[in-house]
Amino acid sequence: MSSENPTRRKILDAAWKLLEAGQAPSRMSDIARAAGISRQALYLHFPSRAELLVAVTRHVDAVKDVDGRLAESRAAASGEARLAAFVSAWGNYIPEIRGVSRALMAMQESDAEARAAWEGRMEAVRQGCAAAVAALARDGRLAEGLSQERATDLLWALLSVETWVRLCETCGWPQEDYISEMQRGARRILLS
Amino acid sequence: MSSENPTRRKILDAAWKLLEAGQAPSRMSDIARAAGISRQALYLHFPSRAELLVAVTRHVDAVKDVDGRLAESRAAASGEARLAAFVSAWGNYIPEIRGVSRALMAMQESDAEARAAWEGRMEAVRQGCAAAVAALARDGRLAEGLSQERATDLLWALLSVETWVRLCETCGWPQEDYISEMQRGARRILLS
DNA sequence: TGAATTACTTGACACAGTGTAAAGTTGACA
DNA sequence: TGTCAACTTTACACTGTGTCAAGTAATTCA
Repeated sequence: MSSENPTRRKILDAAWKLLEAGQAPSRMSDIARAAGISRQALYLHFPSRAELLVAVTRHVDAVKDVDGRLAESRAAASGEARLAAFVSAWGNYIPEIRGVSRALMAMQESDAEARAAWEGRMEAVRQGCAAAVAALARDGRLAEGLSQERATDLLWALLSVETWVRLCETCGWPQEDYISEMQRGARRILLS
Repeated sequence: MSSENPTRRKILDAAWKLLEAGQAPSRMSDIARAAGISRQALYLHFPSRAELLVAVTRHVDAVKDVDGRLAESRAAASGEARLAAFVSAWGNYIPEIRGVSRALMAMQESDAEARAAWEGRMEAVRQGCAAAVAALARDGRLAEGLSQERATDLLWALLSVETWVRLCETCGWPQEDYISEMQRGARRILLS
């Protein structure tokens, strides 16, 4: 998918690495230099910074196999187990895409394309939340007075990248603590 | 504080209004035009966009009396009542500062000054969270195995502007629902 | 009355970063 | 030998921030 073209792949890997390293601002020229090509060649492969970032996220998703990771949670026996597995799968994926998501989020205000791309990704996470909530509902474990949709919204908000950033980066929580606390929080909020 | 100078006040009001209206990008030239002065005069009063935005937040805080609002929660009898009052006070303040906070947050990645200003504001909210958590702890109502610091972090993350945005803007929740759901969520997560 | 000060205006410009355009180089392939 | 694709270099347009300098109009002060 993203590997058919060697230069394209070099660009994606370089951009990924740069974004994940974080500190540098990662302008188009930085990424081109890191990939060992001219800035113009970059535009030959990606018409805009937003499209490049979107491609990087897809590349990371493919390499890190998000789909596979999230699929595991689908195999859980009970709704409750499924919830825990989903929180763990997504929660542990967040730090892996931190660099790209930071760049994409920073562009949201100014670039409609970046906004759409980010929203699309978040919509996928929301699907996962909805599926976990549906499994809980099927088990009759959903808190009374909580519709599936509302429960999905709450879980989705709890598992937002922003919340992860606040707890793990701003507050300095270790990743394991984040996961266990989110699992506990999700249970507390969603279960009866 | 912010009212001593009439032009300065005109600028702050115009910027506030523009930012709250939201749609427009609110560049320095837009704000100057809205205030009825030249772009250069704007720089005579505020040396940078970041400083202007910071001044606008302070202006809004003063006009809307955040301190007074948050103070009310301090009067609550029980820790639990205090938690509810704090969630309500801060949660209902968020939509009032939405425009300014959006602009300030968008600058975070690129501007250290804007980042510091936003973090300072959030630190103040965190103080409020810590006080509510301390009141709960005093009542012996804090969930077992939850340190005050961790409880504060959790409440702080729950009450983030980002979470409000996701629930009220992205998911379209009515403000009242947001407040009641956050009160319920905070109780569920923090109380024993 | 006249000079200085204050608050503003107009207009020009530097700078960063994105994106575009055009002409030249290189290597493969047929 | 010619052509095509991928790339290079150089140059430029555009946006928005922030700076600089010179001019104006009203107020204050002597």
